[in-house]
Amino acid sequence: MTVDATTQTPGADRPRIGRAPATTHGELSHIALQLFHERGFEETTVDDIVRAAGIGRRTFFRYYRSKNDLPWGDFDHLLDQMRRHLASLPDDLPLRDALRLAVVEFNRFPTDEIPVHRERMRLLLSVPSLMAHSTLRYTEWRQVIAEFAADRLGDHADDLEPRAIAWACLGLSLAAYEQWLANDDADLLHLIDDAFHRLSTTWGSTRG
Amino acid sequence: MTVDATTQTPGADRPRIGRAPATTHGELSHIALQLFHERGFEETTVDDIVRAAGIGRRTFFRYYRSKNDLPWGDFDHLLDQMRRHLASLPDDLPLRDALRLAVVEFNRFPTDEIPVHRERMRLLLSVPSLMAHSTLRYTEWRQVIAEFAADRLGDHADDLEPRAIAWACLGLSLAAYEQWLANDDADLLHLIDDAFHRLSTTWGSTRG
DNA sequence: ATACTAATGACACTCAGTGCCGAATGGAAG
DNA sequence: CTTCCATTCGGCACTGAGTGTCATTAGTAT
Repeated sequence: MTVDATTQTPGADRPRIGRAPATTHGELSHIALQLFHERGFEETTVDDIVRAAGIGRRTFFRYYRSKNDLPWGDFDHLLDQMRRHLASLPDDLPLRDALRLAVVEFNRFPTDEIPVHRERMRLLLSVPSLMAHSTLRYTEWRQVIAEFAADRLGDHADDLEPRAIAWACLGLSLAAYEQWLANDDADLLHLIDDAFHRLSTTWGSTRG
Repeated sequence: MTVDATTQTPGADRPRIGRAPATTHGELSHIALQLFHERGFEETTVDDIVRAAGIGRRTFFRYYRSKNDLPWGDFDHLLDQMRRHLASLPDDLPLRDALRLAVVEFNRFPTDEIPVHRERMRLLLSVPSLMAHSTLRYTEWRQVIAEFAADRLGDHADDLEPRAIAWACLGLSLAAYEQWLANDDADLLHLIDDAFHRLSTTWGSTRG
């Protein structure tokens, strides 16, 4: 689903069989984010969105399983990217450095997409309903981290240590995001990098 | 709120003014957990619960803001306990040890409550709707950790490092819970303690 | 034209959660 | 005992998210 609001216009693909789709994930997401920005998330109903998109209500729920899914773009694609990036890192790079680098890369966006990304994350981290729903996406994200960590440690992805590490990485990322959203001129990637380093200090096995 | 299904019976309190409550948080939670256990969470409607409790539907939502809140008992009380426990620890105890001890204590329950607690956590960590909703409760929990860490580090509770630490603690706890639920004969407190130690090893500033 | 395919969208339905308001209940004051 | 008052109850109607069903529409291929 959804590559981008711009790349996947209705019918831009090569001819297919059957009736042409009435819209795209990207277009719906784009329209919805706009409405959320104008009126707020809770104040925007699914009916508002489908009216703005000119599609039927039932059709909407074929594109997105829930209203809560709208702010998430093609998350699966990003997960795949991170998985590949992790796999490409040299074996002798310490685990925590590998994770740090991969998480930083995961959150790198083209300069012109940053404002949209910021607004998306502002929603995801401030609207209770979205905060709650996001947990389910974070679970997939943690799984990618846990699989890599398990591979490095000779464990299974559902063992304690890989999972604990994955949770920690998620927490570091989200703590960095909170800072980023609180400061207009902050640099997200630097904050994430910083968070990883700081945890090393606090949690170092040599001293607390 | 709920202290316990047994301790707070309707009218057990000292005389009050006005009509007597028809039930208690504890009783509702107890009845609901029972139904969830029998038929599953999604398969149990609020109507089922109020029918079993013999109260009106509207009354239910005065006791609990949502169906998702039912599995959480008196969480606020537990948070207070943890806050006090943290404050009581000696100042020269390293931060990560203080956090480890407090988190372990937070999850200590009387032997006879463990089966109920297990069932509660099984629900909270496996039902998507509850997983999502739990995020909101975890936020309060993290705040307690972050406040303590901030105090120790001379930061504010909403600064990067305290928040990152709080996220890490939450992650460690939940990773331990996942292991606990996967193994019938596992010891929760030992798993939590173990998770904290393992993160020290992986994340140690000396080596990765 | 006809057949086939895939997507749309209308309708009716379930369920969670809310606002409103009168009814029920029990203690306190006369 | 009666009246007053505080407080809770619970019915009703409503909104809004999400689902199952199914006829319809709009494309491609023959």
